[in-house]
Amino acid sequence: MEENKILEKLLATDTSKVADRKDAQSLTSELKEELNKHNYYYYIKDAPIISDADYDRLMKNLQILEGKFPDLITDDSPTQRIGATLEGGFKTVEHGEKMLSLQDAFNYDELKDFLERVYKDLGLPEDEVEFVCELKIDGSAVALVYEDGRFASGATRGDGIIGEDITQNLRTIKTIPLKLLKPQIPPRLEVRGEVYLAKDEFEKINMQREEEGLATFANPRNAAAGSLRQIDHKMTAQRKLNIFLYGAATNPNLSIENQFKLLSFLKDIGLRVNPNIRKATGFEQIKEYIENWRDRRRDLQYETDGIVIKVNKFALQQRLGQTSKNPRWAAAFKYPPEQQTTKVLDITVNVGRTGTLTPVAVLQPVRISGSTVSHATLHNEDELNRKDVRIGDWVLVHKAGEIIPEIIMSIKERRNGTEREFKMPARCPVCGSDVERPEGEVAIRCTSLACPAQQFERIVHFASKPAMDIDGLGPAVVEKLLNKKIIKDSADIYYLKYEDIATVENFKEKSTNNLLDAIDASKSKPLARLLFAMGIRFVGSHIADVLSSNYENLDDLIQASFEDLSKIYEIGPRIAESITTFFKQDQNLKIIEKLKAAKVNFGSEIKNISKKAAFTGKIFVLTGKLSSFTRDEAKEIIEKFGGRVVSSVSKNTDMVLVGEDPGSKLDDAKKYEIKTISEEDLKKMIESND
DNA sequence: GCACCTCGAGTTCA
DNA sequence: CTCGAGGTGC
Repeated sequence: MEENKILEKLLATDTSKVADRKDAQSLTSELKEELNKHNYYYYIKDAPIISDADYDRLMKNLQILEGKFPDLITDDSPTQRIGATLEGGFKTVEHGEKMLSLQDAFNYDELKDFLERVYKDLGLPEDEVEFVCELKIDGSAVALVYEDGRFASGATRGDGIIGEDITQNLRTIKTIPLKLLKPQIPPRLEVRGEVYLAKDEFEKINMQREEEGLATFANPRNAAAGSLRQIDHKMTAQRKLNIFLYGAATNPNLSIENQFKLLSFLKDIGLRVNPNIRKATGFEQIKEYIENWRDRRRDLQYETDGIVIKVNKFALQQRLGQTSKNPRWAAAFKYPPEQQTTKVLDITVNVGRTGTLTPVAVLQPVRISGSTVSHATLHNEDELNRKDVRIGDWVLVHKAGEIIPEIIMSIKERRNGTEREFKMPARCPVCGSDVERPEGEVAIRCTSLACPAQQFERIVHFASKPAMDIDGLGPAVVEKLLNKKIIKDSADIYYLKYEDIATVENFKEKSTNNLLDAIDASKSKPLARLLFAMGIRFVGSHIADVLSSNYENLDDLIQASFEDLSKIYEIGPRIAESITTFFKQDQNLKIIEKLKAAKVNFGSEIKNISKKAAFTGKIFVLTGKLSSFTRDEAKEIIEKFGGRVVSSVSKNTDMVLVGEDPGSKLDDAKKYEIKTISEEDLKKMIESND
């Protein structure tokens, strides 16, 4: 009650009208109290007590008062998070106690070695040494000094002995209390922690920097470290940095006997401590903790690169002591990094089915999250220039969506002058024809339709699973058939004889007959597949579906005019143009003739949609690995019941089918509050409708 | 003319 | 998965 009244009064007061110094003094102290309390609840407890708007109003009131009576400004005032600009560089400071780094363990054998040494040095059995496991936050290590409960100074780790004084910048971090909660703390308290940037803040900053044409940060750690070292701490204030505290310099005045209790003490005095800690005894329990967080850590708001294992009791820690670099009582277990640095050995150019020239970086092979990466696409000329990747460069590589290798950036500091810039070729690297870059497009294209690379890719696409689905006719076989000049285009596939295929290496009786059967079976695939297989520009599987449901057969479609096509929903001028052009080209018409002569199905079938269609008009998105059916089967089922499957989640999506290891689409679904269903749910929904 | 939603095309590795 | 580009609707 009392509380609320004070808050109401503070919100209602127009401090610009306060003239009396005494009034101002009591108001400022109340405002400070309220604001600092809010910060504590907002950031530490995650339970805000006042709204953002009210917070802003209180801040403004306080600023006005402090403007009028500058002598009322104290260093624990929330307005002092942004103070005067720092002149010149950072001062260096010596740490009260050396900030050691931890000994790393990269696998369980190394972890066991560490544990065994601890047991041996202490002369204690495994079950008498308790450890504390903590997440290792991937940020920038700092030391904070509190004097009489007030934030006095803070510094970077530096080399462990001497760091840089970044007090001003640290003051901008709202989770660092300017004043500690409890009065009975020792007169001088030095605590250690990790300043980090939340993943979503990192994304935001990078997006902004990209818009402004600035170089983007490679990862949240770099961004955090960079932000902390901003000379202008107003820049630091804009980045919403955060902190977790995990330790203190040994202090005789603290009568705390172990790490676990220290962490809860830190929490009690208002410092932010990571909640994901546990005590563990013996290898198995530690391993449990490590495994528990191996995947879950990805869902956290911050990046972690491993876990820290510390002997719990300080008395035991002291007995173990330290080497010149590391304490002997702690180790860091590092998860295999999901980012690696490697060297660009070469940059090559791929020619795609449509003639697009795509630069690809050939990398010195590195292992990243479970697989060896040796190539990464550079997408196009613009991307290549933006990332400024040169042959010989060291680059930072990760896997987008756990699968696709991607170069994040080149490490310019590691250049030695021998790197070579790469220019996109002016001629097709495969056939030597001219290339063009159409106005307004990013792609560079080979202009020759007869380009062997394109011919090859077109045939591979034709036979691929989503197209004509000819099992046994993959890239390797297509290449051999082309080389032997047994086929020249996709229609030739239907004229292959037993003897033709048998000449290809590794094709014996059984495999040859299988392929012939697969080719035969493909002749009766629906028209939509054939349209997609033909590779008309802008005609993917969806537009192929649209076309096949608007025309009874391929011949009718060939006859269709630009105007006819443009009238169809979802077919605009560009697509209509592309289709009519395609059917005017001799080369294509010849292929179509050959397909017809081979009796490939040209007719479209009306899809029989269940009468009691359960999902009429409903839009589905699939994510994750499905177990009881494939994605294609799920799609077919949904379409049979009148639903549609699209590739990305938007607010129009009705349901998201979630399989195992769902991707970012599940996050999107949550964001838009879209109903998610499991495979079981889908089955039930169908059954109840049959 | 712009915002928003989809689609198309290219890519990697086990 | 990501990017760029096409189509639709305001």
